[in-house]
Amino acid sequence: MCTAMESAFSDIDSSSCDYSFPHTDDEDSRGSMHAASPGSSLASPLNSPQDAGELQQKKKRRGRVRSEAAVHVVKKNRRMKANDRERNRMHNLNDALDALRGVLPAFPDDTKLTKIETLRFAHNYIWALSETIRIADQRGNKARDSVPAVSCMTEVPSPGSDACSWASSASSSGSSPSYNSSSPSSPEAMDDYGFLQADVVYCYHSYPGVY
DNA sequence: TAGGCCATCTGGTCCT
DNA sequence: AGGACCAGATGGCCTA
Repeated sequence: MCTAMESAFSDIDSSSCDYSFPHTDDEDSRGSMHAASPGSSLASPLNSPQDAGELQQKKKRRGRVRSEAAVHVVKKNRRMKANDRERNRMHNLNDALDALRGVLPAFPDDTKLTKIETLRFAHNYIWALSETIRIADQRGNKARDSVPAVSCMTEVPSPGSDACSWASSASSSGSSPSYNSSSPSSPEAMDDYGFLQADVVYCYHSYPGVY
């Protein structure tokens, strides 16, 4: 049996990678043959009148076995092609996840977010940024109305910038990597969710989110 | 060693 | 018919 990596990176070639099925179609065909002729050989030994017919049936069976073996090969090839497509599909999905990780703010350490963490983090990050914009707009309107401006944020954290650093995990998974280490450049507002900038933290905490 | 994460295989279902 | 998508199963690797 091929290892996962072998089958992942080797050419789909049945000669180099034997896809052994625990229960093959050949076995099925053989089984159905037996079922189709219950007790044909053991219970009733072939004698005279039916011998010719039995012989013909045997020939038919042999021919049928071959054709089903061919069908099995076709199925096997189709399965391998489907596996290949599925592999590529998952690789594309992982590439997209990597791209998403790339635009998310970087963590202090090089810990790679897991898939679920990436999705949750992205979800929360988008929400927090949109909240930041909303609050900034509100305060901007108030400022225009006379009140001295209190900036929502000194700057909106850009993806990957040091303007914001991150703590904790975006998921509730107990085994998730811990991002609690605080960045020297931004010691003040580390929270359980990872947003540093005060307003973003506010936004984040006020988010009635699922996660 | 148990548990988490991941890649892959697989069969089913839906769509074109 | 064939491809895309999905979810379950499985086995490997890593970490606490």
